[in-house]
Amino acid sequence: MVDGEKKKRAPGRPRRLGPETIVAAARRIIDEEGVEAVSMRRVAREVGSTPMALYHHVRDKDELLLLTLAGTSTAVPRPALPADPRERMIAVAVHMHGLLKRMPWVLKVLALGDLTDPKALWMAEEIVQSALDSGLDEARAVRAYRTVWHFVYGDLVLTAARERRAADPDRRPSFPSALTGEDARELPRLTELAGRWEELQRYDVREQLTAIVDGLLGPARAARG
Amino acid sequence: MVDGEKKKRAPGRPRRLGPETIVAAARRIIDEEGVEAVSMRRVAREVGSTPMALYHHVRDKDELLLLTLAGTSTAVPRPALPADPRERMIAVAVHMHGLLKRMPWVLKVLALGDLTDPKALWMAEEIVQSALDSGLDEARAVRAYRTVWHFVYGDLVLTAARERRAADPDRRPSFPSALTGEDARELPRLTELAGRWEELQRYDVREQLTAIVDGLLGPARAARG
DNA sequence: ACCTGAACACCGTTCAAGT
DNA sequence: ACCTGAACACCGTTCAAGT
Repeated sequence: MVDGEKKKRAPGRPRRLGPETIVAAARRIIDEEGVEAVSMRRVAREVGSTPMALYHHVRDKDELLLLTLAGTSTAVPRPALPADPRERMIAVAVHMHGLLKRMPWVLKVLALGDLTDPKALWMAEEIVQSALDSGLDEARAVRAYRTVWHFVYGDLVLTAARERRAADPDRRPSFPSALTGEDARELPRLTELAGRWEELQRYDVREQLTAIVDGLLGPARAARG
Repeated sequence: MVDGEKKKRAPGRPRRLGPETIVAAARRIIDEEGVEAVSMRRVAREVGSTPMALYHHVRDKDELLLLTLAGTSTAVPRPALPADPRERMIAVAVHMHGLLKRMPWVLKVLALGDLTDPKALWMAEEIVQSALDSGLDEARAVRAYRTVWHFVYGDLVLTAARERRAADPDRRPSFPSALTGEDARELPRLTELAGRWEELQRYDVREQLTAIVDGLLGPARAARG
């Protein structure tokens, strides 16, 4: 871990920086120290160049981060999927959730854009196809995908935020413990459940995804009779 | 809009900074220029003090941002709610979505923690109560709230991200248009839908929330029937 | 107790200049 | 075309010192 270390260029060959080198360096920093550690200056140092040289190969920092997403979804092997379309949809959604749970930095980058890893598109394909196989029309199938994905994303971000806060003992818990007088009177149910909130809200994400999928497939079931 | 302007302290009275002044200044900056414009230095300038003085009243920047959340939910009047618990649950969820859509900066702050505005808790109360009234047990009711909220959050963040990217014409669209050869073969459905993806995915959030609520209330219906 | 000034260790990006 | 150096306009936070 030498600090000021510079990569030597191969003798006789002019250095060609290229986006791949830059993206690879960014990925290395992410894997070792987290997304927060990525900066144009830091990446430049890593590839033995100057911050401004990077701007010749990527338009800005957001673009660079988005480029680091490519291939990340292959970190976890693609699972065998059940044949039944409803089961299949649930399985893919659960996989998606589990995958991103293992790489929370991806969530931060995704907030800048949207899915950009072509190797991750099979999940969208499977969900849409399963929805169609379940009898939804095209529009409903695509929207079903979107709804599942938005829940997965929100669940991961907010669960992580809650865990981060819970890990810091100095911060007072925000919700819904510590409801004071007036609030308590207007919020009888939350007040009653406050003490058990933490345990009550803990959930198996598969159960929630199953509920969502069933809700989304509802119209198909209704159409079938 | 004089730049270096400093607030004069009332003559004869020593300035007492206090958290309220600081939070109010932060809110003002947010309303006028967005959360991105909030910095400890900027807030300090606004209250005519030094950055470090703030640290006597708030533990750090995250805490300050979380404090600015208080009362934001009253910006939109509390709607009349239908009596039917299922309808009520949907109505509150839709309200929650609409409320936060109007103040996207809140989403950024919420990623740091969780709901911290006591004036927003009535939405949790209503959703949990409606779920109970629909026949869910306590644990399921609380989890239903969490699921609805996580979807609302994810939907708003990702929709905003997509819109931001779409507004910038220079950035190439990411998904799922521009699928190349090999990808296309493995993703027949997405390839087929690619051209219409934008229009297909557009949705009325009430419809999706209705599906989610129906899915979550499923177990109650099963128990009743 | 409350506040200040200086400092530490950073940021992303623009611009003009070099090869 | 590709890269550099200097500069602009910032960050959050620590620390020692002041009143």
